Amino acid sequence: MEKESRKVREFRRREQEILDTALQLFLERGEDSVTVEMIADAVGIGKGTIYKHFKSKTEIYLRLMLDYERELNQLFHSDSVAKDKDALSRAYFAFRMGDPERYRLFDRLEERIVKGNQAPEMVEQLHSIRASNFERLTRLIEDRINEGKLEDVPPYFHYCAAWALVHGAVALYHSPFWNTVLEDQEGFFQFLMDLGVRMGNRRRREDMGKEPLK
Amino acid sequence: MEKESRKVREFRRREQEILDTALQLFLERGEDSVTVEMIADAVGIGKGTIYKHFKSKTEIYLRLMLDYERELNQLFHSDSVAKDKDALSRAYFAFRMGDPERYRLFDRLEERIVKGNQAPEMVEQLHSIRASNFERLTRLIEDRINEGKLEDVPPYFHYCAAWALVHGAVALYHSPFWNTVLEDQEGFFQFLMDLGVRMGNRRRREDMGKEPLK
Amino acid sequence: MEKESRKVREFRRREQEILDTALQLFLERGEDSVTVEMIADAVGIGKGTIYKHFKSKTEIYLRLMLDYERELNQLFHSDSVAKDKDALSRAYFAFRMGDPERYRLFDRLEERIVKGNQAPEMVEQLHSIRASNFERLTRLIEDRINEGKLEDVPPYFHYCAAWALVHGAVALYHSPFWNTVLEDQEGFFQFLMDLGVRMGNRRRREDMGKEPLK
Amino acid sequence: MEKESRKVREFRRREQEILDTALQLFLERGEDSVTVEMIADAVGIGKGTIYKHFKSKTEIYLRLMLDYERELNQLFHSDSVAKDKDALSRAYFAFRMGDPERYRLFDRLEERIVKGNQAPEMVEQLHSIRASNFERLTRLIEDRINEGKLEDVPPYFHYCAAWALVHGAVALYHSPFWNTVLEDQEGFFQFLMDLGVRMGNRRRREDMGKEPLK
DNA sequence: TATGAATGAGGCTTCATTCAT
DNA sequence: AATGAATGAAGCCTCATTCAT
Repeated sequence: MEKESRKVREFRRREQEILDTALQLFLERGEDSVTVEMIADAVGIGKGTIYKHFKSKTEIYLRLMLDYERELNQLFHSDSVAKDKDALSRAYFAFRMGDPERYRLFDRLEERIVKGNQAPEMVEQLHSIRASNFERLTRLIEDRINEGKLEDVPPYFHYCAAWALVHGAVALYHSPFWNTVLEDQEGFFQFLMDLGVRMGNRRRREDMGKEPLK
Repeated sequence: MEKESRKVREFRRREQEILDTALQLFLERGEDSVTVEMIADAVGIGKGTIYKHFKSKTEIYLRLMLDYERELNQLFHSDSVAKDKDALSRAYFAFRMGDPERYRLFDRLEERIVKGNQAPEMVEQLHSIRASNFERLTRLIEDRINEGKLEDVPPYFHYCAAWALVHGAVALYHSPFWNTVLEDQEGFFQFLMDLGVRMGNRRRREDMGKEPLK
Repeated sequence: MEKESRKVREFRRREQEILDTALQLFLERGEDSVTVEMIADAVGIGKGTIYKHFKSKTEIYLRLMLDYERELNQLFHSDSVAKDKDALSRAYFAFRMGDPERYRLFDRLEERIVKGNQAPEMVEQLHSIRASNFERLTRLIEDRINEGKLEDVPPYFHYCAAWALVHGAVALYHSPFWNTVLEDQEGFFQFLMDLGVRMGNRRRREDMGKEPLK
Repeated sequence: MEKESRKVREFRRREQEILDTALQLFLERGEDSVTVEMIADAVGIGKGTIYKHFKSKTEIYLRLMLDYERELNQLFHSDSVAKDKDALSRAYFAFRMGDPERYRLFDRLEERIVKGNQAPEMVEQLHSIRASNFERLTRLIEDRINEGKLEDVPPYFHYCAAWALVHGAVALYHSPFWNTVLEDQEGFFQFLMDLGVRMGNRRRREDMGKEPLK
């Protein structure tokens, strides 16, 4: 029984190794030019072994995406950010900017997988984690709204706006083209993060209605 | 000569037809599941004919991307928006949101093409058009800064921030997941556009320094 | 009628131009990577025009081969070499060595065309010219044998041996590998030509039988 | 370990089977009309399997060529011929004439591959084996020259001349056209081999200078 | 007569997945 | 459980040839 559990532990470790290696390769060379064989070689195992862990290449994709979403989940549920919307904004921004290409990859993959209607159960699982994340966020934001700290719009307005800005920032950061434009990168991203943090704060009374939408 | 030009016109029309059909298919089914043969069939021509117009599938991609960039170019150089930064912001936002999936497609393609170092001359051409677009923008924004209407940061801070927000909005809009979250889409995108238009306006004196970056 | 013949002359000239250009391209880039379109472009005419002159690409090949064989024909029937076997040998050697790659090309093509059983009538025509050439040779050589100048073996032993040696020389000359070996090219080919010229001369009585074949 | 080596042996055997089958097909139908699929079908395996053994069709070509060159290598280094230039000449002649079409094929392929600059590393390998073969030959011939048995010209004069004659003989043998001319084939090739064996033997003093080159 | 757009069969190659050992 | 040889569907692209103008 001891042996058995050691075996299981070993199996899990290998699975993680496959995932880590795959992610690295996907990021480095683009997911389309990474073959299952390349992953196996990089890990130092046989191609068939990969299929003992994952039913398909798509399942590898989805496992990576699920792990990412779960990391976010932990972020949102950690005590340190739970009580402070600004801190959460910053933490979220930092998390996503911490590995911009990674998010881009998952974003790309999700589109393809959803469009192709592959592994629908796992996709559903992914979406359910994400939904839980945003339920949590909704509650946090509602609290802040009730405290009068955030503008009183549907809570998802707030986090969707934040998401949009961060998503754009990530894209900007990673783009080879934009990198030629952004001379003062650090300054710019500070500018952006500041913008994101303030975004949606309750507007002072005297500003209200000054700039009608359209 | 008349005849010749009719032939040429016919040829051009067919080329456009190929591009239009290809774009539609790419958007509908994802670029990877669209084969050259499918495009040919949809247009009602032979596979080989496609290759009279484009050297490779990648060249089709790039032609679509270049056309998009040129449309933007016209937008930026049109009189109606030339004198008004807000109008330009709105027009840009509207243009990008007008066909969100299209932009996403090109974004995805650009990453792949650049990573694979395919058709580097065309990529360069693409980037050069884009650079010209942003040269134009830079001048417009500099004018507004000198007029005291925009915050005095490097001009690219302004348009990069706008780009980022719009990029995020596009992603949001298109995402199957987010669509389940965004109940009041229209309201939200108004909220976002408003945000984008105001973004970077010169802050009132009493706000300055109130929220130090970090 | 005058006009007609001018037209015809023009047509012929163009045909020759096509042949010349095609040959040059075949030699430069290898026949397989030369497309009919490339030939047309190089001549400055349309692709379709080529097919007004030749029924197929193979027909171009064969026309070139026939022309080559006819040139040889003229060589063999010219007065200057008719009476002198050594002179003929030299002339033949010189002709073949004059453009070694050309012969190699035709040799290659002949094998392929015969194997594919393409354009059998033209192949037959080619072979009939060649046969006529060797009939002529046979007669010349028979005369020399009767004069006691050449060894009394079937005449084709003589010219086949000569052909073989020259063919080898041509291959040697053209080969990228052998060129690295043959430092003193000129010296070597003199050595070889000398050998070819003497080859088959009647052996002196005292040598006869000295080196039995096997 | 036993099992492993059986698997490996099996793999090798299949590789050889592919090579043998491919060679046979190339010779029978011409390399251009033999598709990879035909080879696979003839061996009784899937198309993809071929690509587990060879990276490309060109690599199949080159493997065949390398094997041929290695066979020659063994010939040149075998004891039986090492001490006798005549025996070596005969053995070489016999080897090349033993399968004339094969050599022709490789000759043709080499030209094409070198011109197309394909798989340059393998080409280099081929040339290096060949160079080693001729280093060996050079040494053998130098010995014979020192013994006064061969004419004192650069050693490569001897083997290049032999190569040329044999090459021509091979071409002659294989040619559909020449076969109609060569009635007494056996007699002729004996004549030619005799010629080749004697070729380059030291000329008797009284013959020297009698027939000046040119 | 000259043209060149259109064709489509067919080639080479890739790679996710299976399965016997 | 681990392996990796085998598979074959499917994709991209080429190019000789045709034919309407």
